[in-house]
Amino acid sequence: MGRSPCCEETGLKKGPWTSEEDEILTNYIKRNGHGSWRALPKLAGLNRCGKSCRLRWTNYLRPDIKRGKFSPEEENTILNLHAVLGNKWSAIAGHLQGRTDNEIKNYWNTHLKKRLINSGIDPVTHRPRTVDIFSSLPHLLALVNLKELLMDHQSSIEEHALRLQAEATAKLHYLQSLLHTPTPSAATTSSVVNDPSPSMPSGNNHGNGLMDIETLKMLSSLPQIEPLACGSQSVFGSLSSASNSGQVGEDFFSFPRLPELRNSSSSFQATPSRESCMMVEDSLNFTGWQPTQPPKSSSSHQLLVDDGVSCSAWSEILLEDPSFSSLLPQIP
DNA sequence: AAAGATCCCAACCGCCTAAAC
DNA sequence: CGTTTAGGCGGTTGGGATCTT
Repeated sequence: MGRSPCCEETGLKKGPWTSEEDEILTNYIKRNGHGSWRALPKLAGLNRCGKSCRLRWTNYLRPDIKRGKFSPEEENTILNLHAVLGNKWSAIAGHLQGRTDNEIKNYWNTHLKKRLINSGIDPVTHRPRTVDIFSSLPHLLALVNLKELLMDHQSSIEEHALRLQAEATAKLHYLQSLLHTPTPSAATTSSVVNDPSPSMPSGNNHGNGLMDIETLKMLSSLPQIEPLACGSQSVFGSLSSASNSGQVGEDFFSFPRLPELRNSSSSFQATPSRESCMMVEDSLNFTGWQPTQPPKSSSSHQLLVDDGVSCSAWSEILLEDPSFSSLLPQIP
């Protein structure tokens, strides 16, 4: 049998810590260091298990913990790293000075996750939740036409409406791009997909693999929407700029130091933003790209870093995306 | 003002992994 | 080489705080 839980011993206190307990623990660790967490409670005179002491110290009492509201920069860092690393809270915490994995996890679950969902982004994949977009298509169409209706109205109302219109335009632009874009799986089987002629979307362009025929008719009948002129970094604008042209756009997700990517004529979709990639490359002491040896598959590559754990997580992200793999240099 | 609903986060639980034995 | 142990991690929960009706 495996080990028994350290807190199973009877008589040990559980639940919220008192200020007296905090003081005892803090004073002991400041004098002696924590040493063996299992032995610490007895040595310090605490009626707690070692695990409870460790959690209290690392998540609350540690002097270098930064408390208070997360800054916009910290939020962006979490969002970018989560897009690449997923729920690797300790890894994310490693890039945020003074924040604990527990705090980041709580903040994600209570704030950032909801924010993404409300913005139509899947918090797991960080991709647009296209099913939601399709379901609200009539509403989006109405918003696109809102500008003309508001020409004679007050500027504050107009500004608000224009913001809504911009969002709707971006979403519709993305939907149109789906109509004209081969699927990632198609990109892996056909190396050249730069055909500008419209092609019917296949099922895996969106979440549930189904697109009703009325939606297709509505989208096909729309005039081509001009790309947003505001320079938005939104995922919609980025995705559409790449997929409409069939090439990797300037604003689209790219690995600037990855060989041959910019020469590829394939289009692809990937989760991490360009900023995410740059950040991870930098933070992991990126040294270059190379094919995996021995190769896991003909198109497997890995990031050369000196952080084994993060490298592994990063590699998985790349290997999971067949359209990305197809762009990598082939292993002889 | 009170009751119910919702939010938030500290703490717990159970699992995994690496090291020690 | 198998077992045990300690530490670490991510998921979940309990209950206080806050908001809504």
